[in-house]
Amino acid sequence: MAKSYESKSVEQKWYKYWEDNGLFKAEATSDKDPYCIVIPPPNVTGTLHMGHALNNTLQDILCRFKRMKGFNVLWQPGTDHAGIATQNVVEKDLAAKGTDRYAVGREKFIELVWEWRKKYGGLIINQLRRLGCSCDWSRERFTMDEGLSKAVREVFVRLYEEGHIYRGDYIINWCPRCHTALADIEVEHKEKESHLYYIRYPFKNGGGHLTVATTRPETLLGDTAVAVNPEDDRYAALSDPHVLLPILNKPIPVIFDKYVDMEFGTGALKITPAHDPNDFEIGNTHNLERIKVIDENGMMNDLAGPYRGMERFECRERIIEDLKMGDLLEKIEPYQNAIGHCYRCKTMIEPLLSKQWFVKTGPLAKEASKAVREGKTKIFPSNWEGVYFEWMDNIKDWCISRQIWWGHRIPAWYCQECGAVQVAKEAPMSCNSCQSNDLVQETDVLDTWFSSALWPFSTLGWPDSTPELKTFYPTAVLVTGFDILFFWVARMMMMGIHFMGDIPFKDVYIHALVRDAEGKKMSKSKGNVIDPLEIMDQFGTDAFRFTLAALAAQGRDIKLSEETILGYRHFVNKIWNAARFALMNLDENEDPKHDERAYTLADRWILTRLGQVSEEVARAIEAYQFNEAAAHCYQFIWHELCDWYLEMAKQELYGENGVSKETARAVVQEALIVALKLLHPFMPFITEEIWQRLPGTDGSIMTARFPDPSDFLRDEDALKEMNLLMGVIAAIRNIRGEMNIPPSKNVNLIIDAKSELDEEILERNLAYIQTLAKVDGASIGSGLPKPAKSATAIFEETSVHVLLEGLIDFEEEKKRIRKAISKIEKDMEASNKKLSNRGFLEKAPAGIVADVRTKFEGFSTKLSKLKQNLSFLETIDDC
RNA sequence: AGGCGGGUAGCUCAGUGGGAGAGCAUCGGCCUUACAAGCCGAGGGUCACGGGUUCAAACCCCGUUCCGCCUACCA
Repeated sequence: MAKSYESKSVEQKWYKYWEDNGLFKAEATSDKDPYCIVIPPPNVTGTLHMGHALNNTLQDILCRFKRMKGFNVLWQPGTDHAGIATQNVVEKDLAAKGTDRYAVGREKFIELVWEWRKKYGGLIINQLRRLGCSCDWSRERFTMDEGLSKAVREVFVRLYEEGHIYRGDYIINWCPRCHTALADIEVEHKEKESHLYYIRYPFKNGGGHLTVATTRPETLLGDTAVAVNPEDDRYAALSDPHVLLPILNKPIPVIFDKYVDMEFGTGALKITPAHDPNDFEIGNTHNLERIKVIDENGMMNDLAGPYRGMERFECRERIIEDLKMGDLLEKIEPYQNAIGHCYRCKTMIEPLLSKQWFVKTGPLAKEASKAVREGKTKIFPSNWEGVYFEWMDNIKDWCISRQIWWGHRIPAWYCQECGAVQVAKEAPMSCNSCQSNDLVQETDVLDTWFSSALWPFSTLGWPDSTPELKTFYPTAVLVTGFDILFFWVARMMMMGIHFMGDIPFKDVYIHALVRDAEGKKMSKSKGNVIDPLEIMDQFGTDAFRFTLAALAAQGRDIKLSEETILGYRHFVNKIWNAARFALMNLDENEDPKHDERAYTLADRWILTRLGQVSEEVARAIEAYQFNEAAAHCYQFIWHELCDWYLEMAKQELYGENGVSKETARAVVQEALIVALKLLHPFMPFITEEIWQRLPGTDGSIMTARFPDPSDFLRDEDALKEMNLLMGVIAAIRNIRGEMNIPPSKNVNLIIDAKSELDEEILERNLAYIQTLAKVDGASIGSGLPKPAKSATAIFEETSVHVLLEGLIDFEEEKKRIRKAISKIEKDMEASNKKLSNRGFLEKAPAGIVADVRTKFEGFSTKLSKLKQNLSFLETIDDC
């Protein structure tokens, strides 16, 4: 076995072994309890980033854990067709070839996208394999495959028939680059430095003007009114109810609406119903004309008069110039406001009037909200529930049509004769109002999130009634980042409840965002991206996964640096070497037997601890406290199993007694097996590698049973005895360290034990003290006097005198004891304060009071012993 | 503007009512036959600030301040 762990070859080997042996496969029907997680489907265009790595590591931990706990686990994988993102990629390819999608045509273009998907769409799936994900790949799905498309049509038609889907004129967020409408949440608002322009609108009948403030002067071409607040005294007595639109010199009315904020600007607001969502609303109440002056490319159209054909920002500049010339621009103030940008391509959004398809979300959201309120679905950590309710209770209708080509084409047909709209699962033969055969399908496709909203049941075979649906719906838990709580989780809740009559998942676990070492969000443009694949190459997948789990405390973002990962790689190596040690002492062909009569204190202790730790780890994973689970594994394996148990076991392993030797081998083997099982969900590769080398193991560790606390010895005495032994050894080591006694130099001891029982325990385990604290001989008894040339440490009420003939530095020893005294005095003071407080004695629980009293007595004994020691030293000094 | 999260050792962070913790870094001692990616030991904190509740507060409540994020239709 190599001296340090080499991850590369190991990882590939075992992943292939698991897949070849079908260990990731779920059973459609089974006697075992079901446990199902649907993967948040990554975009086909995606490559594995830190967010994916964290998200999928946590899911894999849960799945591997539950499998070992005996569940029928389905981790349902798949990818998302990612409408706009994928279309963008293929369009870029076309642009490089000097053509575009319009030249290619819709049908051919879609073919090209499928080809692209076939070629590159599996990239991220293979990256998930590198990460060790135990998905059931035989069930991989894609949001555009036949089954899922069928589910999409079914849902659309049923929602339409129920009146939950409608088509209407609305101001939508238009991306002039992607050429499509965007839902409100697909718009990112960014604070930007801009300007507030004060523009004069002259009164129609001569004499004076009204000044309005705007950030978008170019839209004035589409103004159809100026609004003021009816309570605004400044405008109460307007003699002329009309003003002239600057430049176009067109009369428009002054209207009164309470929406207008009197404090802002001049209290007069220009109204452009076709290019601003608020103005659109006001336009509706006042029946104003909607004049569209900017087109789908962000260019000024024919209605823009002299500015026709200009780009929108160029038009702004020109209008400002022209206003200045006509003395209609009063002033320009610097101004900061939040401007919407496309979340895909970052182009500035143009609010635009157009006809779109919508889902009426109100009734669906109400049910989805109720399910969480009633606790049917629980969100972890629970503070996200508030965010969820906030959104659900203020939800707006969902614009689901997109003017792109890649996606599920909306199953609606328009009759070219009579204009009737027909919605159906399959293309209708003729119009059902005029029987015409001249039908044309809607060219828009559905928002990508429409199909992902169905993911928890469409992947299981819906709308067919399948055994998978019966077995696995509702799924156990959804693991995701908070950034898609609205996009995805909320919509799955709505659709799941509506179409399945039940929640899609019992738990939602919201995990952190991975940031860089400075706490900044990782992004390509900032250049601070850490590539998970490089990390896996460099440190190994197990170290990487364990790091992510160890940092995944609930409710806080993760700051990831290579330093941290390096620390956990050391842990991986520690495990490797512990295994190496064990294997050196085990025989390949022998399965050593325990003989309980030969158990040492160390054996009884570690066996008891194995049971306790197994329980702690299992409980933490069940509660989604991944960091706690990881910390328990780390602390136990390194600082208990390796630092203490393996060191102590050497005594028997290297000894001559056959029975003791075999028992020690058996316990070492068992402890290692349990440690591997506890670690397996976090570190699948190294645990399998060691498992396969270890005698007494069968098949894959994946199919081994997770340790149950009832499997182990429960020996409370062993815990207490070990506590004493470790305390005494630590006390001796402390003296050695402080006195700079080299490890090569052994010492002798006088131990003054507090009781006969302790005396007996220490006597019985003297050999451990000798090896672990480098001790030659010791006299153990009670009431033994302190020898002159010695240093003393006190553990609980046991005094340990280390004989330091020729080595002792009295000044150093006095300093050491004074330090101990001042420390204990502080402790005593705290306890004493409580015990002399009548309120505490009367009101605190009896158990607590007793504890403090015991502690105080312990302190006080220790203190008097320390003081004795000190005065003893001072006496010697005087001589 | 509103909402959420955070401020604990030099750094990164655990810790939700009863004696302040871990890892890394620092300092001292060790190549002890699993591991120097290691072993043994040590130092280091007004738990952001101010009030309150309580016998008892890092933890609960109120206020202040700084940082981060999310939401939003003040042009």
